[in-house]
Amino acid sequence: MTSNEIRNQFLMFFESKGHHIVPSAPMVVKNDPTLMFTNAGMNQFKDIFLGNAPAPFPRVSDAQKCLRVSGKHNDLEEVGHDTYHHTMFEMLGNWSFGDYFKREAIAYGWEFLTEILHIDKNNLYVTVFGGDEKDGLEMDTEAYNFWKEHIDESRILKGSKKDNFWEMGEQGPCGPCSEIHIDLRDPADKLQIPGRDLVNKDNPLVIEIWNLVFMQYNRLADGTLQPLKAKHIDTGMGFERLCMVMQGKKSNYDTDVFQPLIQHIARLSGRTYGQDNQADIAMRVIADHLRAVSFSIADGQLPGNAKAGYVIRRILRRAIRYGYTFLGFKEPFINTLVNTLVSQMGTQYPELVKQQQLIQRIILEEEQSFLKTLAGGIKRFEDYVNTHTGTNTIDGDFAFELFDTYGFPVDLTQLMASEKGWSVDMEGFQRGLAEQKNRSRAAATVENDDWIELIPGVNQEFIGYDELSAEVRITRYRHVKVKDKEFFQLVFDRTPFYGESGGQVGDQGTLTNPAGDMVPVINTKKENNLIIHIVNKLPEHLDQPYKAEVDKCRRIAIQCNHSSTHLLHKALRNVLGTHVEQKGSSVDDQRLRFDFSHFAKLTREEIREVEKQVNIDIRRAIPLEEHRSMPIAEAQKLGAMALFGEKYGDHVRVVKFGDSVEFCGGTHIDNTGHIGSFRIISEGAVAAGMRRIEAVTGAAAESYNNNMQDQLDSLRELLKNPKDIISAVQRLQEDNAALRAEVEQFQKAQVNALKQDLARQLALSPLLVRRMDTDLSQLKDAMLALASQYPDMAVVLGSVYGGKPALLVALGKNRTDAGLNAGNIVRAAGKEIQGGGGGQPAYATAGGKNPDGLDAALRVAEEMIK
RNA sequence: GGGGUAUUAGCUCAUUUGGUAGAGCAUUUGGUUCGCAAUCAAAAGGUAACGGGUUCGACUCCCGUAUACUCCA
Repeated sequence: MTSNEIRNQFLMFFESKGHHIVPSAPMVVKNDPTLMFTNAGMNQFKDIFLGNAPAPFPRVSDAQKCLRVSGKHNDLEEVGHDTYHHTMFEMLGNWSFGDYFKREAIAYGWEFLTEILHIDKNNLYVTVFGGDEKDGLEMDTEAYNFWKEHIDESRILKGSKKDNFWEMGEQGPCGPCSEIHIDLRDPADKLQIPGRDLVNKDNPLVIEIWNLVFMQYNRLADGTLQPLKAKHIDTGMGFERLCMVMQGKKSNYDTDVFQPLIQHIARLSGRTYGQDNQADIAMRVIADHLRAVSFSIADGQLPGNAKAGYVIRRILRRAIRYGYTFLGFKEPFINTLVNTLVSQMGTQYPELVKQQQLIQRIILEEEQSFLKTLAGGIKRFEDYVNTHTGTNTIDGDFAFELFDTYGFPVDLTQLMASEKGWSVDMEGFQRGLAEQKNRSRAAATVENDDWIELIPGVNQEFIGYDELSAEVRITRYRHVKVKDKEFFQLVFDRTPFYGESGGQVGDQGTLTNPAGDMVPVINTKKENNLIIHIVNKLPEHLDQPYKAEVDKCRRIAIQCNHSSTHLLHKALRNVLGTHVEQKGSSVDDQRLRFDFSHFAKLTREEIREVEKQVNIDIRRAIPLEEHRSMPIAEAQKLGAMALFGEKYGDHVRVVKFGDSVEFCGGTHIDNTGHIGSFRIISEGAVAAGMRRIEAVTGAAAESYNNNMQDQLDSLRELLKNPKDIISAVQRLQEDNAALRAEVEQFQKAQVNALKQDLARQLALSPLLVRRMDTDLSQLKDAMLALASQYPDMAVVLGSVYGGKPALLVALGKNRTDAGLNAGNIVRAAGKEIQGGGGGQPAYATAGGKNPDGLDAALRVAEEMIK
């Protein structure tokens, strides 16, 4: 059975059990500060489990793309070394939201594995939660009894809290779970040690394939458990593992999920997979990481130097490093593998096909830049080795500096060191790393207290599309501490405030109670679909109704910018072509920023044309046409531009201004005419194949234009109102250049005359002390030339120029050989003018504050030379 | 969010207690002729990222800003 068939079987099975099949959510998570990537199938349903949103269907099933780069089961550095860890993987799952519970979950799981996939029951074991004293929890006898109906009791094992109690995080929904394990060993091995003894013992052939979570508790910040009102089922089955089982392989990497990629890598490197352990590891690393990086880029997350982008970059670099070290790739190659991935997974994940060109370009650029980083590190390493003779240990601090500052992987440092017979002080390295970690951790502590519920069980309603003020009730609040800052988060029953999401900033405004007490709302955020209002101090009477009022001027400015973003998107596609796609956007009350895919710098004409089209749409005064809840299919018929990287239910909000139709949850102006005007203020590159435009609208555009005009007017005035201002400036530049050349020549001539004058005198006497009140700083070259001409020369010049005294001493070679040092002389003489100075033995200068001491200074210098 | 490093000629990079801003490549001019980065000579090219401070004097030391790189969270 191919992997694609297995995935389909799974989805078809659960569809037949009344489940609604949903598409995979994007792997890149938005609007959740606690999570950068989808790391489990349940992520997209988190707000349902938390009770922040109603369940769209009681039963749901899907195949979800996930990314795990850290955490208890995965460390990035392990991936590739074994046969079953991955960064990116697919999770098959089925869910019940307050519908069926343990009995059905267990029965469905068993039926699918044994009846549909025909897995031999004699290879299966199951575990149930064995209880935990600290939490005061009994063993999960319910699950145990349901399992007894399907499987022999000798195959039901009791597990600890670590293996059989699932928690979403330190706080939140959790519950006991039950895992299905499979024993894939050879019959002979099975006879020697029974499989039940190897369950959860890290044996690569006795593995968990399915985890059924029975969500029934809520964990509070103080660690205690509270029963949930509605109980849920959350299951997850690793797709790659299941493929391994079904295809009779002993490694996930031997299935048809990975083999096409691995074979392609093997071809490129001229090696055969399965012959050399290190090369095999490298090929697995590359195959795995290519998937992770490609899917991330397709979801809109590019490699970058912070947060999620940095995670992606690190994954890609690890792949490059393995290719570089173990497969001998010294040139970019990973980008050429994208084809193979797309032809293999493009059917299930069409976003890959659509974004193929971009993915390839971005990977290529990253490969090039990292190879550069490596070359730089190698140079630094060699400099170090060459300058630290007499030892053969690389200092830990230096290894850490290479890693920390220049991104040079420490394992490469070790490898290069051992090639030279050196070793690396890894203890010192680890010490540096530990310090770095402590610093960061100390700076990033966020303390969230528990939510305090005032009015339980209320689903919050967003009314900000229609209202900017409303009477609201506070349903819950909590206290949050980040470093030295403290604030409160409030949730209302209904709110006109828009929470930051989709690139649009959160609203600001006020809360006022009947007595007139006012609390400013400084920001509004969205967390797991919950709109959270941030205030510096808690309102005094939490039980009273409050008037929640959005800062109207600010909101309107934001709306103008957001609507303009849509018009800009459309205009860009008109002017540049339909390959233009939104890659990110940021809208606030000051300006708008729009990132999009395009491969060249926009010409000035293109920018003006785009600007013009947007302004035409503004003048046409197009009314907003809004569909709050439209089925996706219908929206697409309208021509809505679907954006990857956004999470959508089956119904979407469609925002339409004339020909511009987009899926969008943001707030908009009700007529484009209100925008007034639109002005692009910058255009530039963000990454390979990506451009960024910044623009302003309305009053901001007006003041931008005015500023430009004012500048031009002032300039014109300065130039005495010439007819053609550009040629006036050109003339000015030319004149300036000519004058400068003239002055320079004049100075040169002066210096030359002085030089000849001095030369004449030097021919008579090699010691020359003279006061001449000119700028001494131009004389360097002349003095050095004289010094080489007259080896016995000793020249001391003194000057008061611009009110400041200065000294200059220049010596010929014979003088310096005799032990004279111009620097010392100038320093000693400098005291007389209340200054200091220095230079080289043959040439030095000094400056000071006391012009009256100059003659004394000259005498001191003369004495020293004699 | 917290650290580190960098920013010098068109490009790649030098410049050590703070005291003469340089090299290679590219450019221009001239010479030579040895056929694929030919060679010789010369010239031009600089607000040392930006803004402050310390100092007689700052590319160099201090503070801030921006950008890039990098590590950690």
